[in-house]
Amino acid sequence: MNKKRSSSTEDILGHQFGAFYKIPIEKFFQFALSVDCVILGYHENGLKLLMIERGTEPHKGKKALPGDLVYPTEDMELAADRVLKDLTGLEDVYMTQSKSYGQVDRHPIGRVVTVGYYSLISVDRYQPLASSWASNVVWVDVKELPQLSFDHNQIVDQVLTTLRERVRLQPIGFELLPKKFTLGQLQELYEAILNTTFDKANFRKKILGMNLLNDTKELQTQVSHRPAKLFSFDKDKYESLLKKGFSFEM
Amino acid sequence: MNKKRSSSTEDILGHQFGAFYKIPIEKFFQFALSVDCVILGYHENGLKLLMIERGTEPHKGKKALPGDLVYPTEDMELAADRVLKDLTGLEDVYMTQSKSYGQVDRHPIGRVVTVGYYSLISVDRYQPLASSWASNVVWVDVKELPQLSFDHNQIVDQVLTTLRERVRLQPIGFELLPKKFTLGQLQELYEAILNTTFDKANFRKKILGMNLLNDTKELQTQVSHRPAKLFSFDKDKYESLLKKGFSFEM
DNA sequence: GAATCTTTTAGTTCATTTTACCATAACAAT
DNA sequence: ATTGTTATGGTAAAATGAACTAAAAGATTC
Repeated sequence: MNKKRSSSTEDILGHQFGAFYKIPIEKFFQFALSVDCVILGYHENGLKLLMIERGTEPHKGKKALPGDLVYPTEDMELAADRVLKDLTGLEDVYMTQSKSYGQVDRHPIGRVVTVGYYSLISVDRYQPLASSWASNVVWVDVKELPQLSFDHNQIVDQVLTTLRERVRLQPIGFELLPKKFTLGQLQELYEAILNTTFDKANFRKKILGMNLLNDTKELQTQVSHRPAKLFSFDKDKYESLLKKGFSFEM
Repeated sequence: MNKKRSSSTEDILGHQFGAFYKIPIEKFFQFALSVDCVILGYHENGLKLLMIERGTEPHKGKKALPGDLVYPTEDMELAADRVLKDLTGLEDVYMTQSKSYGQVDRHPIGRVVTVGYYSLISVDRYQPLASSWASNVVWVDVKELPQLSFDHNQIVDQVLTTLRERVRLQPIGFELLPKKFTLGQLQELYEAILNTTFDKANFRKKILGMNLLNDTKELQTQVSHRPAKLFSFDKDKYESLLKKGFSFEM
């Protein structure tokens, strides 16, 4: 990171147009980078968002996305993983980069550009960590989002828009459910995300017709009515269908 | 930009978890930010990409995306607009942010994080600028992409994947055509982007059935056969259909 | 001006998918 | 055994999509 820098931007960066820089190249290395994580989970029939309550200014008292500065020698995906793990203890979960936000005045401390990430977690895997900041962590329903710190509302809105598009074309909904789930749960999940309703019988036919699910031969328990079968998503089946030209669509 | 910085990251940034920083906050402000633009145009039956040929090391001789460093007091969207305008003279064109790329070692000069943008331009509006670097500018067919500088292949691949998804769900294909176009041209465009073919009669029925196009009452000229009608995309119609629950799908 | 060529445009049929229901089976609880 | 609730299987109508045929329109050529 501390390589010697030439003062000729053109020679080194090779950006061959734009104004010739009238300020030394060092002046360009004044940005900080952060990551902000939109951590989504599904429970109690709703899509929920993991947020922290800020105990310090600015924006004290408001809710904010969990995030952190990226270290100068750290890859940003790693920083996002770190934030997620510190908060939830979880690793190896679905995580995707969303957009980046860099308004000049978005942060009082200086030029901080933040990269949004979103991850989908299964709440049955999530155990709130008993660390110092765990008390400030809350699940918020995406339908009841309050005003958030900084530009975090914008980040969340973008993620939700992307998610709604993506969940229709990629089999990622399963990431939000336990390994074994009923078709009813899956349907409710899609209905919550897409804010719509499906015909139960047709939903079942459609999803089973894709041949992506394994019948675990187990049944739902502790329900006061006929228990539903438990299914699991078969990633291998999906991969092999993909090669044959299959495309998921909900 | 030169506000006084506290050495307590927690107090100022309010990132309430992660390691307590063992290095001073100044050390985090070592990043530079750049934008790289994937400028897409459609001509000669193919989707083309505007690239520059690097005249300097590193990656001398290779093709690269047009891009530039973002000034410390410049919004990144503005930087992307600036790059586009300097290269093509065009303003007010379709431009969308793609992903960001920040591998620690992606640039020899230091920690440069780049934000990808893609824009769709109508080549009939494009006039190559007669400036010093214009000689290095070339259109490259997306089907014949060579090895590019830095991580630019990755950026382009990402943009093309996104575009193919997006062009099916949003009426953005029109951005790549002249204001007035024939249905044949529109079909060829979709076929080029999605790498498929459509039945001509059915394509026509589908797109006209959406009621998004205006018949300009003009005809194609300078063709040696029956000229096709010229249509234009009616954005107002689209907006009002959207409100009624219409959703574009190709 | 007639014949020819190419492409646009309209229309028809058939297969497939989607949608909306209905009926029954299965299990838990009482 | 009865009741309640949900899962599950099936069917008919409606809408959509794919494949194809044929005619019409204008430019070009002779």
